[in-house]
Amino acid sequence: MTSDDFVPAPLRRLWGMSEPARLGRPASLDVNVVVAAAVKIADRDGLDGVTLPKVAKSLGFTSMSLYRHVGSKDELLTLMADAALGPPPDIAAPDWREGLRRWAFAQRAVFQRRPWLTRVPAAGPPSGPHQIAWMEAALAVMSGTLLDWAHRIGAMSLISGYVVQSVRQYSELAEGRADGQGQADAERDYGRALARLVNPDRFPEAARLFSSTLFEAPPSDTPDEAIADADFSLGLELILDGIAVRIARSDP
Amino acid sequence: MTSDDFVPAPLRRLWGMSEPARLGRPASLDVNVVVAAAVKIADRDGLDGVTLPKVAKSLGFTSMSLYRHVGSKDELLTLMADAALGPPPDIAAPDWREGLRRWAFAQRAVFQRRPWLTRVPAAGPPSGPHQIAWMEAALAVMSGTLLDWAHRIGAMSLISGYVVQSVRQYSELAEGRADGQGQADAERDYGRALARLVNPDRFPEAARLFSSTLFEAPPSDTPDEAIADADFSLGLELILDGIAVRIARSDP
DNA sequence: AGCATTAGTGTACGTCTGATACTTTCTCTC
DNA sequence: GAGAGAAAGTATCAGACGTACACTAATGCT
Repeated sequence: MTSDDFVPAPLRRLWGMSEPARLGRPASLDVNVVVAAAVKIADRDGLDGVTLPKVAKSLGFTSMSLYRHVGSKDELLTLMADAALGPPPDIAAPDWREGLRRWAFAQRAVFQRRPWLTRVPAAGPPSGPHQIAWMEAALAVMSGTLLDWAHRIGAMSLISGYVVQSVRQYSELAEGRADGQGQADAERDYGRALARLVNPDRFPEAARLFSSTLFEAPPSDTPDEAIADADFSLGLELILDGIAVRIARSDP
Repeated sequence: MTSDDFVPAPLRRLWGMSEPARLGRPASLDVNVVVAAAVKIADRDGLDGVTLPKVAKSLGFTSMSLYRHVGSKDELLTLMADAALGPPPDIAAPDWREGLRRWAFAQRAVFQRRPWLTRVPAAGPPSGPHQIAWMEAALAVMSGTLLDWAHRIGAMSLISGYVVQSVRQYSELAEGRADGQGQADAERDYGRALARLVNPDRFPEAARLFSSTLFEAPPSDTPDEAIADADFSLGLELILDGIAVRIARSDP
C-alpha cells in the first residue's frame, strides 16, 4: 500500500516500521502482540500447535482478526522465527575458532530451548533484525581472517546449518521415543534390532557396525545430554578444522 | 500381532517381510502399492500434497482402507522415505575423499529430484533397507581409513546432514520465489533491500557485506544451477578438509 | 456533523486425520 | 461341501484448520 522507501510490507513488519495508522478505528492489537502470543503457543505446543484460531483465542479475538496484522500464516511464522531467535549474546573471543565455537553453541542453546525454530520453513534469505544481528556476530569473529566474502558466508551457513540440522534431528528422535525411554536405551535397542535385520553378506560394513559395541551400554552413568554434547562437538570440530585449513591456505 | 523373530510390525513392513496372511479375504492392496502411489503424489504435489484420501482415491479405494496396510500416516512417510531414496549407485573411487564426494553428490541428486524427501521428519535412526544400503556405501568408502566407528558415523552424518540441509534450503527458497524470478535476480534484490535496512553503526560487517558486490550481477550468463553447485561444493570441500585432518591425525 | 477509513466479526466452504461399527469376501475345518 | 471365523474394505462421523467474503463497529479529518 504505502511506500515509505520502497520497502515491502512484510519487511516493514519484520523491522518494526509499522506506522500506527492515523485514520479510522485505532487498533487494539498489533503485530508484536500477535507474534508474542504465537511464540508462547509454539513454546508450549510445538509448531503444529500454532494455528490462527488458537492464537486469536489466546488473545480474546477471532481468527480472522489476525489477518489485519500478518497477511498470512507463513508470514506469521517468519515473524515468529525472528522474534524467538532474539539477539545474539556476547561471544567475544581471542581467536576466530573459539569465537565461531561460541557462536555455534549459543545458537544451539537457543534452538534447544525452542526446537520448533528448526522447523520453520525458510521463506527467504535471513532478513529479520535478529537474524542479521547473529550474522553480524559471526562476520565480526571472522573479520580478522583473510577469507573472502564467499568463504565467510559459506563457513557461517555451514555451521548454522549444522546446528539446525543436529538440533532438529535430536528433537525429532526424542519425540519419536515419547515414552520414558532415554537416548542410551533407544540406541541399544536400535543396535540390537538392526543387528538381526542386516545381512552381513549384503552389508558387511554395516553388519560389523551393528555387531560392534558402539550402541551397547555407555557407562550408564553418562547422562543423555553428555552424549548429545559429544556428538555435536565432534561434528563441529570437524567443520572448524575444515575452516582452519581454508584460512591457512589463504594466508601465504 | 505375529512375532516371527520379535521384529515389530513397522520394521517388518519396511523390510518387506509381510506374510500374505493365509486366512480371510485376500488383500487386493498391499503396502508397496500404497507406498508407490503416495510417492507418486509427493513427486507431483509435494509432501503436503500427500493425504490419505488422495492416495486412496488414486488407487480407487477409500481413505480408511489404507489403515489396514500402514498403521498411521507417519509410518507411511517413513515407508515412502525409504522407497523413494532407492538403492545407492556405484561410487567406487580410488580414495576415501573422492568416494565421499561421489556419495554426497549422489545423495544430493536423489534429493534434488524429490525435494520432499528432505522434509520427511525422522521418526527414528536410519532403519530402512535402502537407508542401510547408503550407509554401507559410505562406510565401505571409509573402511580403508584408520578412523574409529564414532568418527566414521560422525563424518557420514555430517555429510548427509549437510546435503539434506542444503537441498532443503535451496528448494524452500526456490518455492518462496515462485514467480519466474531466478536465483541471481532474487539475490540481487535481496542485497539491495538489506543494504537499505542494515544500519552500518549497529551492523558494520553486515553493512559492508550488503554494500559489497557479492550479491550484484554474476556475469548473468551463469545459470542458477552453476551457482548452486559452486555453493554446495564450497561447503562440502570444507567438510572433507576437516575429515582429512582427522584422518591424518589418527595415522601416526 | 458526517464521511471516508480502518478494526474486528460471522459465516461458510473445502480439506484433513482417524474412531467406530458395518458389510463383503475369502480359507480352513468339520 | 457347507458354514464358521477371520481379515479386507466401506460408510459415517466428529473435530480441526486456513482463509475468502461480506458484514458491523469505531474513530479522526474535514
